[in-house]
Amino acid sequence: MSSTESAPRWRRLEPDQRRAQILACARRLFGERHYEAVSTTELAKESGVARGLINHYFGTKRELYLEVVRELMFIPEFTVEQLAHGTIEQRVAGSLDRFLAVIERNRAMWLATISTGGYGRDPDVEQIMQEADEIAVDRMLETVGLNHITAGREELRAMIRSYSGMAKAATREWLVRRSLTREQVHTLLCGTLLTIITQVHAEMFT
Amino acid sequence: MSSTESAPRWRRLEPDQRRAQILACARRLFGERHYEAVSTTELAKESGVARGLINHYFGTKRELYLEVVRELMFIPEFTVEQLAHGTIEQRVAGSLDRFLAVIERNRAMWLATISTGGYGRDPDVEQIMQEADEIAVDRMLETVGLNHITAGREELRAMIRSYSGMAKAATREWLVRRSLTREQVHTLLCGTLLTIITQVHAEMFT
DNA sequence: CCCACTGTTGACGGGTAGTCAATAGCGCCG
DNA sequence: CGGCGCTATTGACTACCCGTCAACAGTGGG
Repeated sequence: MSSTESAPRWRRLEPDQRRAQILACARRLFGERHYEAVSTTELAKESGVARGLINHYFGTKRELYLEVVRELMFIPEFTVEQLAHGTIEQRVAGSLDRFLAVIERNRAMWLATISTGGYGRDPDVEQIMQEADEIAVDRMLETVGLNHITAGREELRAMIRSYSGMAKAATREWLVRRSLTREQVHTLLCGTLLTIITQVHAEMFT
Repeated sequence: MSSTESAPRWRRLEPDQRRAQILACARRLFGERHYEAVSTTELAKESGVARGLINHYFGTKRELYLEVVRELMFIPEFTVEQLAHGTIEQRVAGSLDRFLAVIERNRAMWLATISTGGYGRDPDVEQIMQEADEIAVDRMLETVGLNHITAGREELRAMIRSYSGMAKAATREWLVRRSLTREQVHTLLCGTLLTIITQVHAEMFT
């Protein structure tokens, strides 16, 4: 034989490293195709790893997926430094401008995040989305300086959660369908949010 | 032997009947659990039918699912008899009231339909949703009497599609989370729709 | 009454996911 | 510097799920 040297068939990594490696791979694949169109076989092959190892680290394909979603949802924590001066119009406009900027920079990630992946209702994914929505609402209230409001607080939160449904749809119109420009989305979102805060909610809880 | 009578192991039905039967069963199952949590095996057993027959009638599990979605989406065609008189506020209010009434009556169906989420990245489902959205937008424009508008027509449609994202989220707040009452949803949707039509779109295309 | 038409079955092949005992990197200790 | 043990990693095994298709059996018409 030319050589009996080792040339190990696989390298042994620290659990954290291996975990991160698989996760990165999953992020990529789930980012470009939806849940069930990605097989663990492919994930394993792509990660250069045995299929069983994925289960060892993440338990289940679903849990791996949830891990990816969680990551996608909570990373873009654009710092809400207080722009707590100016009229409410200015604050809303500034906040939404910042929001759109973050989205524009993380286009692929945002689209992957708001399109829930698989189809049909999925309680786990849905819950993650809800958590993310709550956080978004908190930020929004904070930014426009209404975080200490008490009258109709829960209703206002619910309305802003609804509003975020429009925000998602609008960004889809902007980034995917290209039927609206960023400026138009900005105008739309500003107008409706102001309406909700200054008219709908205000009239509802005088 | 007591009797050699037939007692056929299965009954032979007209294709339409069998198809309808399977479809009804699928509607129920997909209504209460999400796509991949329902197996064709279960579907077949529940329908009292061989698994292969499902493929015979619908080709594929996916196509069966799409059939269900299509049905759910297009049944609630609440007739738009012209309430084309009154102020725009009145017309919008009436239209949305009717909309909420239809939803309230078909609660389960509506939830099953919109809970397919913020659009999976499944092109087929997505296309069906888009078709349904287009129809909804048509009805909306017609109802409020803006169906012949030309200036910024496509942008207006896009904004109303975005708006429908909020409508879906708001009905979810109403029916699932119970964080908003029907009246509050009505107020919210009226206010924002009027803002979009009379302010956002109007200012955008003078 | 029986035959042909066709609605229906059920076994087969290929695929995917989770489990677990066996295996083999590789750091560490002598 | 060699071998020993810890544990990261493998890969076969089981169980399920889906689409196909040749064969079978209700059933209505002659």
